[in-house]
Amino acid sequence: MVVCVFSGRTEDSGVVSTANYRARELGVHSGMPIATAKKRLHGADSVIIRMEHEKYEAVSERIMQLVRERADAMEQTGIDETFIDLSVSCRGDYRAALRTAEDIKEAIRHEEGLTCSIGIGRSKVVAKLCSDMAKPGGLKVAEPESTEAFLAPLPVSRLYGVGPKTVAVLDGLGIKTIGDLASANPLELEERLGKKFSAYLMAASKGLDDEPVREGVGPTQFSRIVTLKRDTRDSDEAMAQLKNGVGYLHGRLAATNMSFKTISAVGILTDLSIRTRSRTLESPVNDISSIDQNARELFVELGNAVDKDFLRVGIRVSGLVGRKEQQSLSEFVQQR
DNA sequence: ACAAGCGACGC
DNA sequence: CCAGCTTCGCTTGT
Repeated sequence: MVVCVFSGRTEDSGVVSTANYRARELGVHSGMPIATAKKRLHGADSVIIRMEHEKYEAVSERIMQLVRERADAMEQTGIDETFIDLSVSCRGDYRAALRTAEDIKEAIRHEEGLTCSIGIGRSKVVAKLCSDMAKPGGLKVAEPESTEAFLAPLPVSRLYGVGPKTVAVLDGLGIKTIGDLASANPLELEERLGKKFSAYLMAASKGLDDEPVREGVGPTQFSRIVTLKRDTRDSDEAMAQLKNGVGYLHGRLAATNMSFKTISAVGILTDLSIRTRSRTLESPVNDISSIDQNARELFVELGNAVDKDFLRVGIRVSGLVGRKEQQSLSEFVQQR
């Protein structure tokens, strides 16, 4: 079975990394300690602040290690989120899985003084949903026999991968709950949402997605985006404000010992639509001048192509290669 | 099979 | 208009 672990956060000891426009109106800016920000906000709604990532990364790594030690396989999917597989060690015994989950909670509490939410189910989509329902700091198990009944009354938006657009499409088909989805006409779904996604939805509605817990998935791209001081479509101005971004990307590549094959200029226009120009190089590189020069040229192209100014601009490097490939045994066997 | 561009989703 | 970052799928073109 699959377990989804979500760690709690050390918000009070971090600093604000991003603050939305409402927060800025209230005198909250990035770099400010979270505790100070909270005082200024005194509980104002519609205000979003986020903790600076770097402050949490070390904690996150230690937490993930605690979890990994107790799992058959693990796939980290975010700074505070990870899936583990306990199929082998627990052999379908959900009480054994529950004990492991409690052990994980205790270890994280003891070692880091943090809480976490844990969900247990027969697939990723169920484990994830359970952990969402367990927040904050709880533990929820969906046993296989009762999974379908448990899911049926919930709105489709609770399923991972179902956002506003999909909700609207499903609503148009008269599908509101996961139970509706389970009894939907597959052909109708396929017509509106495509074969692959429909198949996922049908399976997920019964709590049976076949997504494996994959070991050793690393990043496949890095990007840096900045909000411009003023709207423009001028490439020199874009690159000037992306100077630090170029250095940042170079640093990430160096730190992870990776090179990129594809680089993109990204522009978010004043209407919030996104436009990109990219090129794939002959061979992977990771030097700073390759980033700078290619991005510069791509921004000239992009600036000439758009009919509105940029609000935000960014550079993305993808097609990352380098770092030793650590593949799972099953993948290794599959290739033979 | 790969390249490019776009869109949806989620943290 | 929640900022910034990431992943994945679809479509079109070569």
